[in-house]
Amino acid sequence: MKSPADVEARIGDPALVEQRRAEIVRAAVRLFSEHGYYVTTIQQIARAAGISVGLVYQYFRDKDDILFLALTSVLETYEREIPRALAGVTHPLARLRAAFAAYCAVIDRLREATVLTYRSTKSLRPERRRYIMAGERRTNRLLEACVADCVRAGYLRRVNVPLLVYQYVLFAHAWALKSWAWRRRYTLRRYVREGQALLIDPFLTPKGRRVR
Amino acid sequence: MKSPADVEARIGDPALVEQRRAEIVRAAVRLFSEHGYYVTTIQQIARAAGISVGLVYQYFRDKDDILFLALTSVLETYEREIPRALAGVTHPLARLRAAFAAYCAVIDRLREATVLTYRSTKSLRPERRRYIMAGERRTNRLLEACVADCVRAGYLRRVNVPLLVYQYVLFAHAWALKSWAWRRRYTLRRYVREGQALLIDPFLTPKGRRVR
Amino acid sequence: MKSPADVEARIGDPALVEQRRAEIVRAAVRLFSEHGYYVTTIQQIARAAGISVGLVYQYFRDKDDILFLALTSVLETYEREIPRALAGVTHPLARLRAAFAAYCAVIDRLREATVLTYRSTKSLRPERRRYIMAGERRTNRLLEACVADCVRAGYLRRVNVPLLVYQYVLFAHAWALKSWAWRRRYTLRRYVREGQALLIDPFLTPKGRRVR
Amino acid sequence: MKSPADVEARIGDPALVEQRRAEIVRAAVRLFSEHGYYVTTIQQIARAAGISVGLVYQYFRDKDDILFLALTSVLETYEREIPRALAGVTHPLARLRAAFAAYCAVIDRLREATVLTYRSTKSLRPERRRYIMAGERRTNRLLEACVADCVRAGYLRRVNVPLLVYQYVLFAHAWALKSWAWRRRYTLRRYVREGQALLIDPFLTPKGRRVR
DNA sequence: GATGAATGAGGGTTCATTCAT
DNA sequence: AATGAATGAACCCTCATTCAT
Repeated sequence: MKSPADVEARIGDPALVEQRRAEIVRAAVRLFSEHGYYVTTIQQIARAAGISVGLVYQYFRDKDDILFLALTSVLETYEREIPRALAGVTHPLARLRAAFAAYCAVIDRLREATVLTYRSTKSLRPERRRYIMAGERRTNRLLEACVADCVRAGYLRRVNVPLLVYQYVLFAHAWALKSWAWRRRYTLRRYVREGQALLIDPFLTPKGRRVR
Repeated sequence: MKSPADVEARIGDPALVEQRRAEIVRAAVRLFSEHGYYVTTIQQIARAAGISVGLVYQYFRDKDDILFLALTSVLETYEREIPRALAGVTHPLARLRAAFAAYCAVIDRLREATVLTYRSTKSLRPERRRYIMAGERRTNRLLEACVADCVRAGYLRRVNVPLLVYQYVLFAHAWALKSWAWRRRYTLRRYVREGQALLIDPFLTPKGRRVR
Repeated sequence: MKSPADVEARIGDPALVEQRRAEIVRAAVRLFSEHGYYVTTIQQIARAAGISVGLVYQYFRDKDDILFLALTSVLETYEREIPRALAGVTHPLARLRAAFAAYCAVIDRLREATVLTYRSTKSLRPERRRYIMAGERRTNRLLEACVADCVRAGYLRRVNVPLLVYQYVLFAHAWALKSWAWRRRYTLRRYVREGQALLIDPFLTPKGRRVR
Repeated sequence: MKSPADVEARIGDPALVEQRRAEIVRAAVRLFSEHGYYVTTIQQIARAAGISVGLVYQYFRDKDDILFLALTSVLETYEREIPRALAGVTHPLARLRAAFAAYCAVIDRLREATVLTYRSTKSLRPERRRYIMAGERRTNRLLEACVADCVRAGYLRRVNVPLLVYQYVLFAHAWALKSWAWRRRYTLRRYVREGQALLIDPFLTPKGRRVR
């Protein structure tokens, strides 16, 4: 599972590399999200991470590398958290609702980073941009599988699965993109429930409606 | 209908200002959308517009001004086109469908500029960012009115209007954001129809379903 | 009496040239004095003179030309006013006092332009700078002649004439350079009297002291 | 003794800051004096100081900062050297002569920088200009104290102290402003003596004349 | 004679990246 | 491993000057 454009470090100790990179990326995500990729300087990142400029370049080849790892780490969180939310849940409809809620919850936790995804993916060099986009598609497929299972089991009407799932994704992202608007009106919990009322419930079959 | 932070020109003739600005903004939108705001240089914009760097600064105070006018012009197109699509249409449901389609159509025409909106609104200074966001809300309200009318007339079930409308907006935007994905599978026409099937039809009342 | 670096115009009518140039120089002196030569733009000068940029270039070859004529006009005023103040005055000591007072009076009238002389003479190209400096020396010689006459006639002790006269010049210039300081304490009239008390009276011979 | 608008550096080591700044200011004073503030480029300053453009900006926020420090350093030299020249001298008249000579000597050493003061103080932003002007007044007061002491002790006649002292200042400055003229005729030593003959000796009381 | 839109070289400034310590 | 001073290419912007009308 190697990235097509791997980030190289000049440091030997892998544990240290892991730790330092995480610190730098954490600082970078915050700054990139707040001010944007181009406006943020390496100096600022270094200061925010509590290290020197030079040291940043021991762990990343260039600024692009930092952005790439930042975006990658977001995707990985998506791909890690959603399956975890589904673990042990067996009923297709329950799985769909859990996945929907889990996705919203991850976005809520990574609100800043999600905005960053929208603003800055294009700042990556093409090859890496494609890698990021492929990751998004993998996440989408996790959701698509849930929807497809529900349809197959007769809980959901036949629908345009990719399009509907993409609406799920957009609904979740909107929580981050317009957080200033929604967060005044809804808790995350209610936001999720309203979303399911709009994007899941209307497509339930009579059989599906009998569940719960 | 005056912007809180108006863009001033050093040129007298208003017709010339209008024309030159349109040329510059057209070039800028293309370049900003393709490469991003910060990566695009004034040199590139000037060259693309077929004029000199200096002249750009006769029509815009600074680079921020160009971005602002670019984003503003997008908003104005939204606010102009949607009412036009509704002109002469009286049936509430027909109006809703027309507005939905019109919004998608504008986005289709301004695909690049729409992407720009997502990437670069944050690059504006706060006051102007707020102005742009207020413009977005105005557009949303156009759609919200259509939905509310349908509900009031008994064609649509009671729904969370702002949330549903925001899904309309996202659906339209997605046509621009993921155009590389959807345009291989759908024509705009079919995309709109699929969208209505997902985001309007499921909420029709029996009375609404009898229409058409 | 031709300047070694004459300012050429593209316009035929000499009367018009004279008038327009005077207008432009007047505007330029004010702006140069207030903001400095380099900070002042041709645009500003044109606007202040109530004409277009292009027209400035019909009467001056370049910006340096304007500065040159501005400084020249100051010198010419010196050289015109001092002899005029001496006209009809015959007693050597009276002539010296009149010249001293006249010089201060011109400086008072051309306060801004005098400051300009200090700041901007060096901005001229060398040849013209020399021309300006030669003009200053001519003015000084007017004063030196007055002092020398007084010495010759036994009203003043033998003194280092050029050095003393240069103090006269500096005393007058100081009225412009530090006008903010002196003008709060003295009227021009008293300033002149105090200056004479410091720079003329102490050098009077007994014969000189008997005068008046 | 802190400047109201302090110059900040991005470099930590204070010794290095001190040294580099001195190098840069030295180069800047020479270039500013020779060609003027606006004509001199940061490139030229950097090259003359033997460093890169970027480094200049590690030690100065902008070009204005360099000018400010240059002018400040001149003032500080005045305020340092004059008291030093008076150290150990007790007789009021001797102190006055020493101060007069010391001021001329400092001006001689900082000839270029003094000219810069005349040309470029106005290029500073107002707040800093005032600071510089306040420094000049402090220097003047050093001289005024010497004159006042002589008057009080009966060595000098009652005179307009501020005006006379300002003539001292101008006399010293003239050595820098017209150095091309005076230096051909006088050594500094003789220039000082001639100055004292014009601006001190005539005001001596009989008691004062008996000294030396 | 007069206008003012148009040009483009050049300056101040920033910041990713390097390298001596 | 770590520091942070040093570099210099590149960008935004200004403004003297020109030229079509």
